[in-house]
Amino acid sequence: MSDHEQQPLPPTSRQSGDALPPVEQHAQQYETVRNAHETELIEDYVELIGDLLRHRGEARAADIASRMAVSQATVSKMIRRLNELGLVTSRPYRSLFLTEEGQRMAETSRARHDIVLHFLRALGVRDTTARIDAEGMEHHVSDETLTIMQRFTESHQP
Amino acid sequence: MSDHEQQPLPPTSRQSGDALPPVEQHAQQYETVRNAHETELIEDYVELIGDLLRHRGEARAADIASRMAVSQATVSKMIRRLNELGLVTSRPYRSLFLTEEGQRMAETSRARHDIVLHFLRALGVRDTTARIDAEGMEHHVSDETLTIMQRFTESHQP
DNA sequence: AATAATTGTTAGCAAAGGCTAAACTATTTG
DNA sequence: CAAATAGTTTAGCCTTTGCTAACAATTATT
Repeated sequence: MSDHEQQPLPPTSRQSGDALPPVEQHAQQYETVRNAHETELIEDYVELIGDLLRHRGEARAADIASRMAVSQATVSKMIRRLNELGLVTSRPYRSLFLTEEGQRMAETSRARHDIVLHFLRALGVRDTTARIDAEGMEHHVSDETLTIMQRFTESHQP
Repeated sequence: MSDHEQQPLPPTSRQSGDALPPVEQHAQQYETVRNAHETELIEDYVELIGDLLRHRGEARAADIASRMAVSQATVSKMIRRLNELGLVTSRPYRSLFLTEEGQRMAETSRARHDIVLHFLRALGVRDTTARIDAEGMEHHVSDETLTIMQRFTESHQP
């Protein structure tokens, strides 16, 4: 073949045609995203259960199903998984509750979610859009970026 | 039962304990995220193939495998899918190429990716972190937010 | 040219996350 | 309190995205 030498990356950035990152770094980017995807759904469930408990006092499978726009069967299966993971406790036909660990996860997720949402609003994004974007983005924002977003939000609303 | 009335949502926002959005809106948030997930991987492949073609002149399955940190078998299977979707053309043991449609998709993805990446850097996020975050975030940023990010970036680097 | 190394493909397996249909339990209502 | 309605669970199926192992083809080396 040919073209397999490592191009000597320019110091830090360029405009549109940013050079390809070195293989290991590139690989790590994708790996991070894949890992995030594995926990993402779990976190969404736990976060939603936490929200329902907080705002309604109970979290029923049916509510989760309609709020997630998914069938009840899917929710039921997922709850079994959350159970196995030690995140929720459930008795058949009763409301769900979060374990200690579940509560911690819900708390963390909600905090991230809020930071991203408030940041987007502070940036000037409309509320509805901000909510949709935040839902998708929250699992892909590093702690570093989160901190920066938080500072930004604070300094942009009196 | 009880708690099933719709709380009269406060005007628009609150601090940390933001009220639950109405069911339909909430459902739509999750649906949007699920839909994004379906196209995400496809877009990542197409974008990477575009980048490889642009920077190296060719895109081989082996390169994709190492840059994505997945097995060659996985890449091979994926290429078949991209083929069926009419996004790439491939002849065994030859470099891949993008179809017209593939090129459009690669172009769009790269543009989004760049906007998010440059925005994060302009915000003050370190390069390595920015790259990881951008990779995860790019598929979840609406056009509205993208436009805002772009404007922000422009006005924050002389 | 023969062999070694690299690259690509195929087959078969597993886990995740959806779905529908059917069965079961609980709650509400006539 | 019996019947109807609403909520929950289970079974069985499908698709996607990964993997490993075995095999095939191409390219590089000696």
